Amino acid sequence: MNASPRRKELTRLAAQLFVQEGFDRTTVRMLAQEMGIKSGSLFHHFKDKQEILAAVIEEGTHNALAIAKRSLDESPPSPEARLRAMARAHLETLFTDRNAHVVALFEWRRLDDSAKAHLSHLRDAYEALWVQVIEEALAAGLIHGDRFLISRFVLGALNWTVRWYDPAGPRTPDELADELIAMIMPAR
Amino acid sequence: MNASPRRKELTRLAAQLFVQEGFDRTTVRMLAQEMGIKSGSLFHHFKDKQEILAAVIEEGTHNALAIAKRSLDESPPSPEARLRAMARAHLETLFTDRNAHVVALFEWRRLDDSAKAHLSHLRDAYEALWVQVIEEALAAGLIHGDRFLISRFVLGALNWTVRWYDPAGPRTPDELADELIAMIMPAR
DNA sequence: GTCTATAAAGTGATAGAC
DNA sequence: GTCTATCACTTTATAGAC
Repeated sequence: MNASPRRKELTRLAAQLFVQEGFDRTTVRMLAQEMGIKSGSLFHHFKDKQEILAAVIEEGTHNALAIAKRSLDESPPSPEARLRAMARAHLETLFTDRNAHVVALFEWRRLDDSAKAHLSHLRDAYEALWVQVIEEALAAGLIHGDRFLISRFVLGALNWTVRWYDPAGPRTPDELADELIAMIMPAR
Repeated sequence: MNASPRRKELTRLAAQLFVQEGFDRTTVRMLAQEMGIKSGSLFHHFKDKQEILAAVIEEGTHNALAIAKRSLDESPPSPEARLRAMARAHLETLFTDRNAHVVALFEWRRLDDSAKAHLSHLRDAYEALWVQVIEEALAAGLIHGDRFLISRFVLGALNWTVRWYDPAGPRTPDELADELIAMIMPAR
């Protein structure tokens, strides 16, 4: 899509507000003020409010996918290390990267049908990465169970961290990720 | 608080709409229509929209707490059985009971400060039940790690099921709960 | 690319009759 | 306890000047 640097910056600011207030409570006036322009000017960059949400979610999911792939590339090849890399990457996009991934996860239902159709393949690609890494861990006997169930439980546990975890606290995101992975692996 | 049978019924219907549409997108007119009255009449039962949300969340958390306590009472005393009972009870309030618990979990931030203050003790009591049961499992050597971290990961995994799990599908909520507990327990 | 001004519709809530 | 009618305000979005 259109990716002018201006539009990218606006998308970044929108993501921040959507996380703080939620999509529904964020008005175009709030968005415009945060961007230092008047609300009318906003519609020169985006067709409507929906398109702003779609842009944020597209960036958020794209980031998550890119960071996960990079982490896997840089990870040692062992199934355990790759599992850990995925969990760390997930928390990285949630807390240390930008707010866009949080919006993608928590405001997905607010997308209209056509935007969902357009973005679902991105989301599916990300989840497929998880299923694949979990499959490797299953094959290696590291964990046991259904691959879809495990990936959904793990993603749920990770996603819910945005409700309680403070990245400025004593535990780093990486440590948090490691503790989750330790929890699902039978004692060694 | 006030708990006339009429008000209880209205609260139940409100919970359903809040789950379907989200609190922000549910208008007082939608609520009234669902209840078979006009929007003006709604304010005879509730002071304002906030009070409806507070009523729903109070009922949802109260239900979750009551069902969890009952399940623990009826459970065999072993730490593993009690852990399983808590997970089953959680999914029961999420899927087979009412929608109120889902609202309590996903719309908590929409409460105003005084309502949060009034209801947080209920929520804390519920979470304390979880921490206690997890402590018992830790003491018995069933699981390993930090009790708060484990309870939050487990609750996150359970809460996120509302995003993907279909209770009308092939797996019952009880089976789902059992698979999660199996996932966090080292192989026996 | 941003402004001002405003349209068009929807929002939560109130007053007073029945 | 419900109705009708309506207020006061906010919302997204548009039009046209600069």
